[in-house]
Amino acid sequence: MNNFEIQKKPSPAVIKRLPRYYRYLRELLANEKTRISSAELARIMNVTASQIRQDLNCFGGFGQQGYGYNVEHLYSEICNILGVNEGYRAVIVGAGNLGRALARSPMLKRRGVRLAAMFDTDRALIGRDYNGIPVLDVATLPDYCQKNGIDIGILTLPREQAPNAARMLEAGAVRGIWNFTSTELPSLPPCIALENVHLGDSLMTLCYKVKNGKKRRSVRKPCAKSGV
Amino acid sequence: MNNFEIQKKPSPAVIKRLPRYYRYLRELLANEKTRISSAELARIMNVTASQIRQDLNCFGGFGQQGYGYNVEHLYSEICNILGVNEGYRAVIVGAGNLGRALARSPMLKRRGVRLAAMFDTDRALIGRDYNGIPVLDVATLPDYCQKNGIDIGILTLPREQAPNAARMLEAGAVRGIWNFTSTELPSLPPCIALENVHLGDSLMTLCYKVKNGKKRRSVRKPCAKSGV
DNA sequence: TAGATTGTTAATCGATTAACAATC
DNA sequence: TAGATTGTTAATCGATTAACAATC
Repeated sequence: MNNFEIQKKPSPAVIKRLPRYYRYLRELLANEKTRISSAELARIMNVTASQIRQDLNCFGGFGQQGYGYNVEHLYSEICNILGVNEGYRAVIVGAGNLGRALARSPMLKRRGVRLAAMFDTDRALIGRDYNGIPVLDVATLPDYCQKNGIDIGILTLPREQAPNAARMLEAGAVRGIWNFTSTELPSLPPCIALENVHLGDSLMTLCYKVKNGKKRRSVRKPCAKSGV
Repeated sequence: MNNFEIQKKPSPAVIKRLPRYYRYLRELLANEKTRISSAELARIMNVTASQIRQDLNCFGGFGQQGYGYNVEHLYSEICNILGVNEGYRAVIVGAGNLGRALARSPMLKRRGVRLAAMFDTDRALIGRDYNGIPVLDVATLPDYCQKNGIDIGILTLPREQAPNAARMLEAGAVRGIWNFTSTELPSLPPCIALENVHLGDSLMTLCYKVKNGKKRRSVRKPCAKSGV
């Protein structure tokens, strides 16, 4: 009910769910839905209505009794919470396959993050550009970050080089590191946020599920009901 | 103590942690460490010793009182649990930037997953190969999976095509889907394991942390103690 | 007003940590 | 045997769900 004070410090579990709300609200908005109840959203997202109300209330009362939530308003609140309109600037460190794939993907822009440059040690890559993003010499990284007010460093380089790159980003005063190297980064100062993407871990979790999951009844045809 | 019976059904939280054990044990092994106690591993991994003992005991007693754990033995048990030596075969559906980046990365092989082929609709890509992996016509996907005993399908294509690709993989009788499209896939039969990689969600979580994290004291120099 | 649905408190469930007896 | 460290039970903590009074 109180729109001015944050009710309760959001737990890590809640924070992790926020981007998912963002995605679904975006879609509802695209479908020109103007209003939604926690019960309906719960059905769509396959969670409980209780959880939705609890989650949203960490950040203030966005709904209205007897009515539900205004989709547009709720979406804009979630955007604010997630900093989508902060115009964060990012650099990619490591212009290999993954780095280039991220540079070419619309994902960063779609989430409100502007990619300024990529960095590499490879002289063959320096000077080139991908999707309009120049590849610069990694030696200039700290200086570049300082001068251009870079907020986020994206690590897509070989794991051995990750600690050094992290130190350079720190020197460049970035505020967050998105770490794709399958290393645990050395301890950063608490002013630098860290988010790890452990693709290998995710793959192994899938392998575990495959190995320990339900068996198919027949080897011949798929076990689904969907007509194939 | 009982090596033959699984003690307790491992919870999702435990399963998610297994690949991390795998990584650390691998490193210990590389450093020729032969033996480790839960207390020492806990220090290295920055968790509690209790958690390690609890986690491992879901799968059987791998340790020895008064001694600790044999690194090589524990590593091989974890590999077995995760199915590293099952020789799972995978295909990539969507030979765009991300798909190609995965094809070129050593990650799959390192985790015991063999990449057999990539699939795409783009005639300009079909027939080419990346890192020795051929790009085939997606129309042949279900048949190819059946004939080659493909276990895992990796979805790295535009989100709109994801549901259809998932259906083709189902028809091809794969046992798991690794989904990189930022969509929630339509409901699959329970015999197909699903693991989502929501890169966009991860990025937004980072943005949240950046926005709501601790502020640096000085704007000029990094707040760390590490000498830069 | 009556109906709907939130915000919020209380109850339940699951996961983590602490403690210690078993035992190598 | 004495010391160390596991396996396992019990206690704590956090997150989810249920319930309902507040209120639009």
